[in-house]
Amino acid sequence: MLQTADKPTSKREGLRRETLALILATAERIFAEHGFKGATMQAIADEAKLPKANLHYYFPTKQALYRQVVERIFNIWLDAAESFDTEASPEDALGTYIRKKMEISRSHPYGSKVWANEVIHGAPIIHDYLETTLTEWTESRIEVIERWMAEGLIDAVDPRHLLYMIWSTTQHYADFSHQITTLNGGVPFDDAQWAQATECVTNIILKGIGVRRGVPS
Amino acid sequence: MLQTADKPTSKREGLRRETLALILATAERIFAEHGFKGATMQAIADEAKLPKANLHYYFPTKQALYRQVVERIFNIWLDAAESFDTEASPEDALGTYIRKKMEISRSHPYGSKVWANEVIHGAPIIHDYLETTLTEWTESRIEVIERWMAEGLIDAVDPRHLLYMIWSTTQHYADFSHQITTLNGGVPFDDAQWAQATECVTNIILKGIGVRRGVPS
DNA sequence: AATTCTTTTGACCAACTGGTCAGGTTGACG
DNA sequence: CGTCAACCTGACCAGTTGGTCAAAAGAATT
Repeated sequence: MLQTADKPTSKREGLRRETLALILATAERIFAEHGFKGATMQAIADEAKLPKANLHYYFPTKQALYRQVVERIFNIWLDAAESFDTEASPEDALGTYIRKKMEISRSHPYGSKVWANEVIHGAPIIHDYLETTLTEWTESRIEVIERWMAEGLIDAVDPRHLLYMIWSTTQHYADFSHQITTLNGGVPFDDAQWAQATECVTNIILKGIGVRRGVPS
Repeated sequence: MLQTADKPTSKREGLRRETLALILATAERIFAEHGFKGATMQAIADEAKLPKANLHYYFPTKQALYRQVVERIFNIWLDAAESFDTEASPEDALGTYIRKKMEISRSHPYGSKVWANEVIHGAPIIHDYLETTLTEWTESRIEVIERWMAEGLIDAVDPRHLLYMIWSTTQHYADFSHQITTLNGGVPFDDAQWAQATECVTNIILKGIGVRRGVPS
């Protein structure tokens, strides 16, 4: 583990990092559970076992805290987006991407919910991301998908709708987890169920767009 | 149009009905745009051009108003659920159901958003619906889908995941309309785009589960 | 040990919001 | 026309909440 030589992580800096992480993680959960307006600084402070004034020391306003939470989530989304390999075969590129998104739904359910909330309410905070990064990424992948279509590797489908289907289906398992748990007898998915869900979603989508599968490279 | 004979809709009754409808429609929009906590009675009153106290005359509390909004939405959902004909072929039953759900996403975007919001936040109000009506309906349709599988009309897939996919994909067009509009150049879908989206979603899902299509009955 | 900078915290405040209420208005009905 | 019940509404109130602040506590540096 290298460390920037002139910054040997003082006790202060370490604590600061820890506190920041604690606040952000707690805020993410509370925002996910109650929405932006429904979440109170007091509730976040209580859950993090910090005095409310301490939160305002690190984040001047509720909006600033919220914004950081959303930015963290966007980076996770970007990470998954990277796994959509434009060089790979449709099966590999889409399969990997879908699996990655399912993993995120499992590992970051709160983040996903915050993101969903934000978009449902008209994306007042993240509108710029949608117009810049998301639009660019989407267009680059549309090109790839259209190339696959031209090469006869998949059926002719509107790439946008394919992407929407992947987004909605995978995120559904995080955003609507309460509904899914209820229909699962009140018990959250276990490992096997997550694996099965991932496989099932991947299979239906890939088959649905006529991907030739299992073709050795 | 028949009318209950002994109730010739007095001026008062008519106005009452109109006011109730106005409040509910306005509330649905405001709740969709700001969430339960973010929506204020004052905002709903202003949008409906009524004094706030008048809202409280018709609905004693904010919760009561919200509950009615959610119940209305649930009835629309039930209406679509009915269109899942257990007697029809997989292609007809699922195709009709998907199309109906897409229509609802277009005609009731606010309702869909309120519902999504509610489920994301743990369904504090509608939990009973999920456990009773939704569970029963889901199980009845799972049986039908399993019958189709046994008869070789569709591939072997977990019926639950198929239903989740239909729900998430169709509702995505309502709940995430802001994202979709942004990726559509800032312009909402027109008639042709809605038709194309519906066709595309239907095709991918039906093909994805190996439905034999266009088979004459 | 003294000094300086960062961090922590309880007490406080102004703005907002759900809900109330008393009094006024309007339609129904004899 | 008079009476009554349903309906409407401005003014008000109590509880909540985001944010402030001054003072205390703690770390870093000399």
